[in-house]
Amino acid sequence: MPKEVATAERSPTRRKSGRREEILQIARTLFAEKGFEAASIREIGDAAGILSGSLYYHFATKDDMLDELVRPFVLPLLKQYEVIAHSDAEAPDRLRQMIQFGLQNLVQEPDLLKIVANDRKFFAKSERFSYVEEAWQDIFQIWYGVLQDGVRQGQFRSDLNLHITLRMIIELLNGTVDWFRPDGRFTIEQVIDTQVELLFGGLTPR
Amino acid sequence: MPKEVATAERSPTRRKSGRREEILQIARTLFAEKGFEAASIREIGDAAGILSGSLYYHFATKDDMLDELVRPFVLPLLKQYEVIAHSDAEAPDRLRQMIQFGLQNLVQEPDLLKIVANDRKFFAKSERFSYVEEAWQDIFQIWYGVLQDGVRQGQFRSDLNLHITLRMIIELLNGTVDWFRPDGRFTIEQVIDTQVELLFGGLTPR
DNA sequence: TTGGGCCAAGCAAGCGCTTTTTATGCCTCA
DNA sequence: TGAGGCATAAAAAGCGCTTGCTTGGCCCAA
Repeated sequence: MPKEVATAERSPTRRKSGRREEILQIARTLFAEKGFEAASIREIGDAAGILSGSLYYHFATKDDMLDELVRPFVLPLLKQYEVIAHSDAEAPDRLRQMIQFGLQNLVQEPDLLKIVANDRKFFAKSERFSYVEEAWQDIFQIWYGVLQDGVRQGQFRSDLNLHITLRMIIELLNGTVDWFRPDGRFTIEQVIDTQVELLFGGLTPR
Repeated sequence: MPKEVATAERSPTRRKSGRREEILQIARTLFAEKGFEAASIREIGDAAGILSGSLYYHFATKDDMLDELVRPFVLPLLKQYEVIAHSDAEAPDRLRQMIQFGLQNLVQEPDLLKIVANDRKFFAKSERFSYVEEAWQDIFQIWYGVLQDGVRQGQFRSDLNLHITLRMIIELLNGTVDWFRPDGRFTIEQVIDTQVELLFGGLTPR
């Protein structure tokens, strides 16, 4: 008779107690801090106050932990980008919203975003996690479409190489993951504002 | 006649043969591809057609290999940035030259630049390699000075947060390391041109 | 009394590195 | 001229340690 079970499911080792979720969040932090491969299960165990072997009562493999963290994050992320990109706002507005959404994510889910952005090499080489790299490709396409729309409508310059421009924008957002601290000198609003301003208007005064 | 005069005299194991240099370049490639820590000495040995243990005839430690690769790259890099930044050209010109220099490096020394950009976490936590992170800090300061000059002279907008702007520019350059391929669709000149144009002029047409 | 949750112990594989031995030239000098 | 000695380069074997993961059993709350 479960009391207040949020993750209730028929599968074993998942019925109650919250301990599993607790461990998962500890792992999430460590994966984000050190990278998935560099974070060892012994470290995760230590941080959870448990022996590393005991983790395998809750999870079958280390990969499972990662998958359980990343999968429910990546797919909605992709979908949300799609929603914004296909709204009927003007291209510059959609672009701004996408930047804003991407950076807001950095505040709400910094760890997961770090993992997904920093461990791209690992995801790409892993068969099991190919869906992450595929999501990245999809996201690229979505951004690209918005840029194209803007150029077609004369709202973006037509003399820029769009592929390179797109790479720049993505690297810009992903790079922010590595230096932005929510408790640091700048608010995320300042960062959003500066990035949007610089991206749209450039360094040179008008 | 001294007995143990043999080893480690004026030119230990370095007089000729080129083998050492050959191995060093193999290591450089692997460090760049997989990251320093992820590249094992057994892989380096395999790629060199040698057993891993035999590497230690040429090098004392794995760290030594990295140091021998990175040190003679980082210090001239820093110095070159200084030279450009302190020339008497106008700030926008200096900035453009610095971008150009940074990206040209990506063609001439892609491996070393990848190592220095991607393994920053490792360098930062290693006492021995602290000079790499220090060089990065110095480079930051140099860029920042140029940005400030431009703002003072009214050549750059004064309504942008310069710290955030600087982070963006650096991430932009470092991010390029991860996707640019000299044999790919774009020439480095195209990339330089697009990055400079976007950075100076922004997406919005004038 | 049952089973969820953990500990204790350990396995195989891989890590950076060390030591000892072997193979192959090249140089010197009787 | 050719044998001994040295330098170079690598193999072979194994060290101590860490990795992800397994197994068997204990404890205690329901």
